[in-house]
Amino acid sequence: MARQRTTSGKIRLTEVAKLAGVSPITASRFFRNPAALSASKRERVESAAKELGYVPDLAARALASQRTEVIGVLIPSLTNNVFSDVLRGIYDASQGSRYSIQFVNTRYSILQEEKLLRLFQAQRPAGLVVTGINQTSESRAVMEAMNCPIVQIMEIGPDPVDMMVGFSHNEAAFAAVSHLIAQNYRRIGFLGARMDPRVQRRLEGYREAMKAASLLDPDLILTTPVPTSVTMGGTLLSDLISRVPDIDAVFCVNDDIALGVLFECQRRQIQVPDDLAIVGFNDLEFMASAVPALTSVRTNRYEMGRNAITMVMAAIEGNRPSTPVVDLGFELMIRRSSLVRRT
Amino acid sequence: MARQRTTSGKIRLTEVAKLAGVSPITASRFFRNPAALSASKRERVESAAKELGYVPDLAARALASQRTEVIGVLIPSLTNNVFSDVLRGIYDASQGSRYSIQFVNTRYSILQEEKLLRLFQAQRPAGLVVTGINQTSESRAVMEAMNCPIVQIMEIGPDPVDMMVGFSHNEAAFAAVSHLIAQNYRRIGFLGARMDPRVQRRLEGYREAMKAASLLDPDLILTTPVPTSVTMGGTLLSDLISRVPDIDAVFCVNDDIALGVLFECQRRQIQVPDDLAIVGFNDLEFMASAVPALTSVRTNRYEMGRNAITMVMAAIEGNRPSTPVVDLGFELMIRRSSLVRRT
DNA sequence: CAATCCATTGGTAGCGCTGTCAATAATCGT
DNA sequence: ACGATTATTGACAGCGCTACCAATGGATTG
Repeated sequence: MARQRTTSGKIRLTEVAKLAGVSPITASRFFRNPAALSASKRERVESAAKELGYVPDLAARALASQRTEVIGVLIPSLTNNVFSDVLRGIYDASQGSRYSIQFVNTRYSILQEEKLLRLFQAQRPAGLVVTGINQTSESRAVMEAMNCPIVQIMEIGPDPVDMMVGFSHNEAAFAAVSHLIAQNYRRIGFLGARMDPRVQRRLEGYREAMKAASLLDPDLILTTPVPTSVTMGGTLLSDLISRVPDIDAVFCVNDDIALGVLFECQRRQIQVPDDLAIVGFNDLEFMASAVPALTSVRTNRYEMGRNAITMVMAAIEGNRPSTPVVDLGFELMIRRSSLVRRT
Repeated sequence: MARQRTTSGKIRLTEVAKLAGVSPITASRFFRNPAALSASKRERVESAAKELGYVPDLAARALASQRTEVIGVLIPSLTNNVFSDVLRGIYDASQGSRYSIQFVNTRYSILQEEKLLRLFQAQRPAGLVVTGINQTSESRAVMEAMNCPIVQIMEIGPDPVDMMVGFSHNEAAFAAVSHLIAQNYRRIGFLGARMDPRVQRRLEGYREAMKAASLLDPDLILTTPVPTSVTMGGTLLSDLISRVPDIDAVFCVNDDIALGVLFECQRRQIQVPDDLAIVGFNDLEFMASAVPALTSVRTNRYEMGRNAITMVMAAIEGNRPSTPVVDLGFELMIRRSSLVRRT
């Protein structure tokens, strides 16, 4: 005999169909492809669903259809300001669509990323957003097997898994450092923390710009693997100054470091930019408010998130974008902290 | 006749059971309650699962068991620094458990919150974390009907839906303002933005402290409904000074405002704390680095997230905490920006 | 030694929905 | 007007897993 499961007063599709006077299958179609119904049935199902307060059971739907309406998002950090803007863009773009977003945190570990990717694979997401272009070959294999649209975000590079939205960290850093050189600075330090792949590429851009001007000196480069923070910015500047007392500018891999540098300058009575120019990266909101206002590289983080989801959703619906790789670029926001050097 | 569904090379529980030489039901039990199996079968199923790389189908599991292993988290903002710490705590605590976290964003709207709560209800989450104590009565009804552990975070108050982890914003603000009064400041301004319920309670704490010292003056209170930012801190200070030129201290509802105030002081050559004392709220990392270091109220955001998830998980497993309301308190971090006033 | 108990294990029948195909009604072309 | 094509609708049979109950066998007890 049948077990006596608690059928919980939940309204099922069958109830809606019965009230609407159609078969369950027709009611089901109403939710997936209303255009396939005749106008009269459509209205009947719609009002029946509303009357009963029907909410589809996602698990049953996923099981029967062998797919979900979940877009998985893998990001390396929840703490970093940079990602919160991306997340906001992702959220805003998904808002109002039928897709829901599932965030997971890779903690800057490509092995963790691989693991999470496998987990997603088992859940058949409708689409995927992954951070960066440095996945393990295992991860790549999983992604390629996954048969769903995938967008890599934060940077662009050759050989996309599927689609990409980002910008060139290398070029952005090159532009920032070239600006300092053009402003007549010569001993330009590089301060970096948490040297993730994108930060590495910023360092490369710095190197290229310095080399092109014959100003490259390994002593000017100071990095630490520890996570970034404002305090760390101060520490790094102190360390760099004691090693290279004659620096006249610093390029910081992010704005937290730049703010820490500014505070350290205030503490040491170093005039900015007269004694030391500062350039940051990302153009967080506070950079324009600081005293002096701090030059930074504006990156379109919100748009990155927005575009990524928009592209994934379009691809799920079968409208793959004509250009799978979108370069959102960057903009150098020149402010007083990198004013032309007095000679 | 049967349809020809693409059975996708996926490994099912049946395969595992067959390889292990047990019935599917026994294999199923291995994943849900391994202790119920004899040691020999347990090992056989375990190795079979590993050999085949079996990953359970969550949708099927959810459908059959009428529950999920998802903990839903409703937060008002993804951008706010404060929440990123909470999220991190939530993430860390869920790491390694069988529960997965589903974040949704209420955008500081209790109506949006209500909608999302209904959505969750349809998905039968194993547990829920909601922000704050100001839900609509509809939301409360939904939560009470949901029959799963629920933790309200960020603040504590009377009449919890189920459990609570937080602290008293009122008391924290009271302590901060009392500190300024004790330091001999008298004309203490209040600067607030995005007046969400918790910020309102901080204002209340300010009012109580000022009133107790007979210093309350409505002109000293300046708030704006727009979202908070560093720039807004500067703007608010400017506005307050033009209205009340004799202020000698400001209590800022958060650290971004406080930083903006500091920058504005630097711009206007106002000495901190000699001309103006500054106290912030949350004790973000940069507060200690600023020049001068800025006093703030340290809140245990990471622990809040951690505790919330730990409590939910325990409750799901049937071990409800003995004290359903946890006050994580706060700590006034006194720094140079609120040094005792010279008279 | 029989009656009882507990620990394991298995069988049956769905959970609520949708893919596939078939059936029917409506529309069209010549 | 007739067959052919196209729009709608319905029937059937699962998707992969687990709740419930029953059965088995050995241990325990009076």
